[in-house]
Amino acid sequence: MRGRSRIEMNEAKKLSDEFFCRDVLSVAPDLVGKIIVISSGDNTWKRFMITETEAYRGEEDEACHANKGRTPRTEVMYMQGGRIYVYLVYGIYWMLNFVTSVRDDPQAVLIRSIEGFNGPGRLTRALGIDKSFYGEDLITSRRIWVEDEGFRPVLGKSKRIGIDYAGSVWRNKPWRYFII
DNA sequence: GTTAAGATTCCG
DNA sequence: GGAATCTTAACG
Repeated sequence: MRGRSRIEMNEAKKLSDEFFCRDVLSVAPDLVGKIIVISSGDNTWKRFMITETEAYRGEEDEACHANKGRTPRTEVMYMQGGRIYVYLVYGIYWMLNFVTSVRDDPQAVLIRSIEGFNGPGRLTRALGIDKSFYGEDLITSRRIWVEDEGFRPVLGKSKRIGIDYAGSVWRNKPWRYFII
């Protein structure tokens, strides 16, 4: 490649706002196989491959928190894609989500598993994700972002988990994606 | 002010 | 199968 060093060619590519500003049904499967890079202090960062995601898509989606409209908690979902949405569930576990799509189209991807840690509650505990990450910008943050190392895993999909409160139409959407 | 329920996990 | 544990949102 003229004008590019071998090292540069092999560098992992940080995901841009263009990646996140697409529809969640494109972003959620595309995030599987990508790498979360997160600061562990002292100028060191740890890397974890995303192995499972779920899509939550707009106010009409009965499983999506934005189904109840704009509230203080869901405010960040109405921003342009690329922000982090975190919330506490059952008073115990933080859930990590990446906001997608354009402004005023509330969508988010739940990160359900990363390599080495199965389950959305366990992975946030491992990464130290808490309320302080609410609204964090994945494009400009220096403590967390996502990179593409070129992995293109074969994906499986299924219904979303833990949303039995939603009507059957939404409960049965095959919007959970995972590495086979 | 009060209350019900939750995008989960762990224990028995 | 059921508890843990506390924020959010709905209701009064």
